[in-house]
Amino acid sequence: MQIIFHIDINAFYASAEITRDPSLMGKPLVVSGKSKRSIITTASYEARALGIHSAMPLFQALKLCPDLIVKPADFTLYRHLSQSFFSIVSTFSDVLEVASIDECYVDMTEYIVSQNVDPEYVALQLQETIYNQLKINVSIGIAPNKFLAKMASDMKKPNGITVLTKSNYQEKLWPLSIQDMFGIGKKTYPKLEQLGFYTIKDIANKKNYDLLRSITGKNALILYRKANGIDQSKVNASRNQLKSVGNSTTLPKDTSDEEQLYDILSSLARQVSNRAIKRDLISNTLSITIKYTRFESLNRQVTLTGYTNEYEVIVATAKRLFDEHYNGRPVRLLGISLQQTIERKNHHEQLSLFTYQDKKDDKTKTDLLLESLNKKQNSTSFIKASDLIKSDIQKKYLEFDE
DNA sequence: TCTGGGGTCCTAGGACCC
DNA sequence: TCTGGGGTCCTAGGACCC
Repeated sequence: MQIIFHIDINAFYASAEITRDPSLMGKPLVVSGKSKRSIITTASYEARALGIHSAMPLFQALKLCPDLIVKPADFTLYRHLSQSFFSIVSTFSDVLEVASIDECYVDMTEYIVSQNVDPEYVALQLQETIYNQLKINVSIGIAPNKFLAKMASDMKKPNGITVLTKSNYQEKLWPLSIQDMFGIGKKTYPKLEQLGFYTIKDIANKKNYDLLRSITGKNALILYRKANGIDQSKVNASRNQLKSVGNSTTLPKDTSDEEQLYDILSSLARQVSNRAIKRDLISNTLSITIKYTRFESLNRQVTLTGYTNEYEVIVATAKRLFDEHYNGRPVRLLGISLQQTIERKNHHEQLSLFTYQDKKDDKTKTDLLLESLNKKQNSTSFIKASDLIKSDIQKKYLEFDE
């Protein structure tokens, strides 16, 4: 038996703006870019009351509310608040899994059992502590597993506390639309609806299992179990390490001007490199995204011969990938991402994995050691810009960039 | 005036190795 | 002639979430 909390900051970016400028409180407010192509990232509850919601294009929101206050996103502020939020929560339990910038799962079993306290009382304490220190409201779901806790925290917003248990989940969870089930998105929902799935109870019904499987494949078992209140996954603090670092941008206007596209790749490479260096992350896999006018999107990735986070390597590789795959049509969006990032301080531990790989050959230990050392040299060394000046093509890219 | 930007996880096929 | 079986790595794409 475990007691899991899912804690979610309500309307996070909007709330963060209000902590900085309390005069915004009670007003229709959104966080959004300001270009023609911008969409709403977060809407305050006052804006939501007017029908404005996240992912809505800004121009539509302005039609609904011409006086709407529009704030640009300030991720420095949000990350800072987010960190403070997580550290307050971790004073209650350090079994904490960050789910996104504004939510986390915490295993509270030990705290609640050892203190012999009521979970709802603890949740109230948490809400008060967070509000007193940060002036933000959170919703908390309390349940025997992660899935139910996540669903519970969604049930009362803002500033709610909801308990889901073995004895009440059928009454509280099953009537909800399948749209509201965590794990069912906008592709799966219409397909299931067409087959007669309307509520979570329909997912939980064993008689529907084959039908469910025909749409969701291997995922069916997981969905079926969750709908029946079963989720064995653990709160996993080791998931908190970032696995990719990427930046992308939608151009103000679609273009096929390669010089302009190259400039954008350079600035994206700079952002990615800066962020990776700041977090001391390195990677040996780089991918680019090209989105064309009609939202056709293309991803291409390449594995490098070693790990890096240097700007020169990133920009040269991204431009090479771009040249290999760009079809000349107008581009809407470009992105660059480092995949499978690892912490640089762990780099040498990674290397040790390469020792003594092949044992079947009748090679001496010395041979094996030498071989593994060579592999280290070749495949997992840190790539510096100077390593790159090898081919004329690569040289061209570097010069182009200056 | 259509539709952002940051991520995670899963699947599946082909190459390659033993 | 009639083609293993297992494992890993790499790449592309899709679904989902905030």
